[in-house]
Amino acid sequence: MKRFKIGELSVDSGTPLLSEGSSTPQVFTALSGMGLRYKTLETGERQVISFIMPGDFIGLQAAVMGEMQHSVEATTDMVLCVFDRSALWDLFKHEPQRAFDLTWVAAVEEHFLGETVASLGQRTGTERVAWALVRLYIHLSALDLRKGDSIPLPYRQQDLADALGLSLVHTNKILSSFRSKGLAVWKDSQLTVPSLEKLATIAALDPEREPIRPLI
Amino acid sequence: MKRFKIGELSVDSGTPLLSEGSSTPQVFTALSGMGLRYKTLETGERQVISFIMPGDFIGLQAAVMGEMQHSVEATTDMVLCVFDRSALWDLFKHEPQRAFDLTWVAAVEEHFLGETVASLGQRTGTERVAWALVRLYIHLSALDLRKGDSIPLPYRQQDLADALGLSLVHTNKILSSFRSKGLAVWKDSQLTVPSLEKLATIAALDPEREPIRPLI
DNA sequence: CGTCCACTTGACAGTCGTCAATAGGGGTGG
DNA sequence: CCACCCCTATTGACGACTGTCAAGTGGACG
Repeated sequence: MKRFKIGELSVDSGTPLLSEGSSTPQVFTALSGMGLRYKTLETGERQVISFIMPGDFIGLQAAVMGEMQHSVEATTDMVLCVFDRSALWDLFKHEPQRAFDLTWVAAVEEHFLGETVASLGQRTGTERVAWALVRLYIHLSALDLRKGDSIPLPYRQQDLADALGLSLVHTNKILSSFRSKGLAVWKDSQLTVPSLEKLATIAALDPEREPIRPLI
Repeated sequence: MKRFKIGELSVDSGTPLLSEGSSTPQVFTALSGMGLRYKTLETGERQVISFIMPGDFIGLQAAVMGEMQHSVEATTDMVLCVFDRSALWDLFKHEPQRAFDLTWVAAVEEHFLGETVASLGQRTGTERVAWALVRLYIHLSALDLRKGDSIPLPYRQQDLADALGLSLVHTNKILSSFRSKGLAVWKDSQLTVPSLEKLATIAALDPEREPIRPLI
């Protein structure tokens, strides 16, 4: 992969990395920090598509489709590995294994989006929030970012609400109920989950079946 | 592509093509007929992920991830082009252009799923139904399956409801209101849309911006 | 000290789900 | 040929979940 690496990029929190409709010459891999992937509807509402964590690949759509269909923004300071988009074709020609990995990444991404669709479509508000927290907890644990029963979660409640298709107020009330029941406490960009099992039960989710995310 | 083609498969309506959790040795391309891609949640509810139309690629997930994360079923009689899953690797090694196309397919699929997430998350029931109908209308028009202002739509209202995260009853009432307003009439597996513009307005959707789906 | 932003909380309204009953078609067996 | 059954579509009533509006708190920052 190093042959295609252009360099590293450090950005401050709040920086837009890619914008809907743009076609940047670069693609990224997140090395540290977190971000958001979102779409803006014609009506102005924002839908958060996914939360970006270290190891995530950013910009595949722009690379193969020529234009981004969603925006990406850093919510904390981030360090990114930068690749040249035009090198992608060389990858396919000369490094079939890497190209295959890339397709794998796309397929895994598709799988997670499918899960999201299922959650938005079939779960209630409470289940959705529990589901999201469990998923984030598992993912960040796998990334070795968990300390004890807490993970870093540098987002606003509004971000979670926009990801789950709930209003900010309602999301807040659900989080508040989790807090009073001791199921999950999200405060100061830290999420503490005393019992993942209990939360997973509410989410109607089997944590064992969650696949691992890819790393390139 | 012909080198990788094993043969053609004809199935009757109602036949399951792929099942969640299975790992079949084959992948398909739909040649004719329509189908459904869906997930079953732990709680038993069904979420329709997408509607399958001629030209769609089926089984990429199983091919690269080893196991399907959703099920696929034929809703009409279908004819499929069958490929050998193990040939996929040869494709990457010897036909980089085709491999790239495959990744492109995956990226486009990801884009449409992103649109779906945004719809389920941000649109109201009425908007969702209008959005789905517009999208189907555009897609089937592009496939040259439109006759006048009608397209074939061989699904049940329950399928649409499961795709949009709405109850059957509510979906029915929305369709009923569209019918009485002359916006869209769905009857006997035929959808008639007198004015795509009006429907697109309700959907809060710009039909011009809809990208074309890929064909392999 | 004033402003801004994120988070909270309460009240109220509307969308949407559930329950239930009915109608219409197609297929099967008598 | 007709009765019966099953599946899909339809419609009404009722209630719950969730959104909107509004007001208030507390911390960060200039």
